[in-house]
Amino acid sequence: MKTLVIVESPAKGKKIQGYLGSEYKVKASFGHIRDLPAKKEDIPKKYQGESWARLGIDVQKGFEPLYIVPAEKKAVIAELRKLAGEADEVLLATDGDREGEGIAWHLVRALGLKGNFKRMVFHEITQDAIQRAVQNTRPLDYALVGAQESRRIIDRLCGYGVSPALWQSIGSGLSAGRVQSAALAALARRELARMNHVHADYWRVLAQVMPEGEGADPFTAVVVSIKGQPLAGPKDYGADGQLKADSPALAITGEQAAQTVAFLKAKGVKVAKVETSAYSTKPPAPFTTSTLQQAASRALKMGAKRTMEVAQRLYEGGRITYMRTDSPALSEEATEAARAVAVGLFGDRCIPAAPRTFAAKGNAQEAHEAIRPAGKDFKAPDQTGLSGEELSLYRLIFTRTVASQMTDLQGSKTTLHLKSGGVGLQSSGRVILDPGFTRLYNDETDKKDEQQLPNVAEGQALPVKDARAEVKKTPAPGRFTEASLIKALENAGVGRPSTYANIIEVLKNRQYTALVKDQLHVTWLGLVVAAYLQDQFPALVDLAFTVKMEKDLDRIAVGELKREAYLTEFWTNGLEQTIRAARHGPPALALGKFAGVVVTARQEQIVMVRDGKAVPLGLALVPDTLTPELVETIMAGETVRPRESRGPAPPATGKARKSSARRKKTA
DNA sequence: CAGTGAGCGAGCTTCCGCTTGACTT
Repeated sequence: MKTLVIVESPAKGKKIQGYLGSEYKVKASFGHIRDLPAKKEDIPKKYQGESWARLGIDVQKGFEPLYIVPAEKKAVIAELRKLAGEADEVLLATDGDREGEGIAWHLVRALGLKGNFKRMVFHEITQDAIQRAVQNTRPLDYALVGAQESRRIIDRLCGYGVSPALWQSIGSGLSAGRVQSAALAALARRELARMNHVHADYWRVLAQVMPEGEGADPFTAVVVSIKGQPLAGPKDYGADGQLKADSPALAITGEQAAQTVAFLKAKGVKVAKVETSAYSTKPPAPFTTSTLQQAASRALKMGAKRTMEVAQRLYEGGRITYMRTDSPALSEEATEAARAVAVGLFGDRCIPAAPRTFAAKGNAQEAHEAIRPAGKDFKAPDQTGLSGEELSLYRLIFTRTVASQMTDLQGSKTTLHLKSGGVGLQSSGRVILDPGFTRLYNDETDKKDEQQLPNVAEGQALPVKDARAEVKKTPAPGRFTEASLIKALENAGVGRPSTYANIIEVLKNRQYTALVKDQLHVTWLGLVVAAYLQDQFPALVDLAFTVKMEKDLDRIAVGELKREAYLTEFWTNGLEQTIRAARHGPPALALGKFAGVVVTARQEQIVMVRDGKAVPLGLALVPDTLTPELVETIMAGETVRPRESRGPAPPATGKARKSSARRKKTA
């Protein structure tokens, strides 16, 4: 054997081995192979006495990290070290992104490589691309490694720096971090907005208008204005249930609505204007991890974690490309394959003359291509022999990929403007002229209110067959689902494809959030933790924190910013001071709608307090379902036991969490 | 005198990101 090639994933390695032949030995590192020690028992004896040992970073000495090989990686390192010793050269073919560069450097150190190594990078796995990558190796990029280390150090300092403040203030075993705390804060803001939302009633008036001609069907028009003033809808009301001060809209009473109904029935309507415009809709881009999780959630009702498990099996079975990616780009061969499948299904005219290309968003690292069927001939779903969830997910990926190369949907949108005295009405409808890609893949973006409108002429008078008024309530902002939270995090640049599903698992394991039907709600514990962090560490819960970090890491990666200077500014002159100055003690969360009631933590429990009486809150009670009656029931409960009292100690939230976390770990 | 249990104090918890199996429940 001459050359050892090290990749991150064994499935990838197997494939590349086939392209490279027996002159090369391809092996996997199984991701990162060294890390900061997580627990005290992982810290080597000689460092255990050091003041910085708990952090695993000697902040006084240029933020030097203490790296260890985790127990489960010892065997991998031993084997790689042996093979590296037998090889003339080692090609570090880890992913072409910041983390991949970091892994490559850790391999150099852990395997004790001495100059006989090069960096090999590729973005798609084809014979050509692999051959090219082998010919075009480059040296290790130490500045990029520095950016990766800085990222790791920042996350450790945030997580292990701030979590103890939560133990002292709210309960033991709690956690904070750059990613999870930003996600928790987003969930908490939404839950609080729902709790504080005041519904407003508004009226809608609808008319069934009869076009001319025999056998014609009535169509629905909605009243949009009275005497030139627009009618108030949900957008015109604030969260306090009041009409917004700057809103020009008219809020009508039930009486006025009834009068309008009677008026329309008696007078009929006149066609004031007919507007028709063509529109087209592009197919959505091929899947990234985030969009796959969103689509699987909508179409298949699969959670993020489950989606990734099934996708992993498809990947290992050679059915799809890599499932953790932030790039929607298709390789040339995949683009051709998708177009060929489309033509086979729907004929020559279902694809545009020029292939479509898709670019990643700004913050993407693009180490991989989009998630798509593997190979250069996509297997049709029913020819795969797959079944159950694997088949469903494969079909979703197959259709999305092929549809991405098909023609736009072409349609025509018509809006009828109707009048009846001072009352203005509107009716709109769409006609699909060419379904384009939607013949294969239909995103949920389709509108439900697609009525076929009749041909009418401007100035024409039409009778109103029926009219009715309905009262509606302005809706509170909707809860996040797993999918919509992932989308929000991705848009903010928080988290990575390999961690999206995990972020939600962490929030669930900490009992900061729970699923109710398909929606994520924040627990009382989550609200109290979020309130504390918002008070004491506002920078940590700001979605902009990661954006700033990424910019700084990019500067480190190109050598514009020194790692140590950046970390000194962040920690020594920043977060460390904030931690020192942080107030210890739980926040008192006032519940706007319930005067005199406060939620806070006492002796490791979340309690509701009124007039000095504190009662523990059950974890099952969803915060935004709290009612005045429920408050009374809770407050009639048993007071939280003072620490001095005899008798069995109340179950601590920390204990409960710990045991559930343990179970998780061993599972 | 031996065994039990209350009470006290010490020690631990925690991050993000990259990868799969080896474990239970």
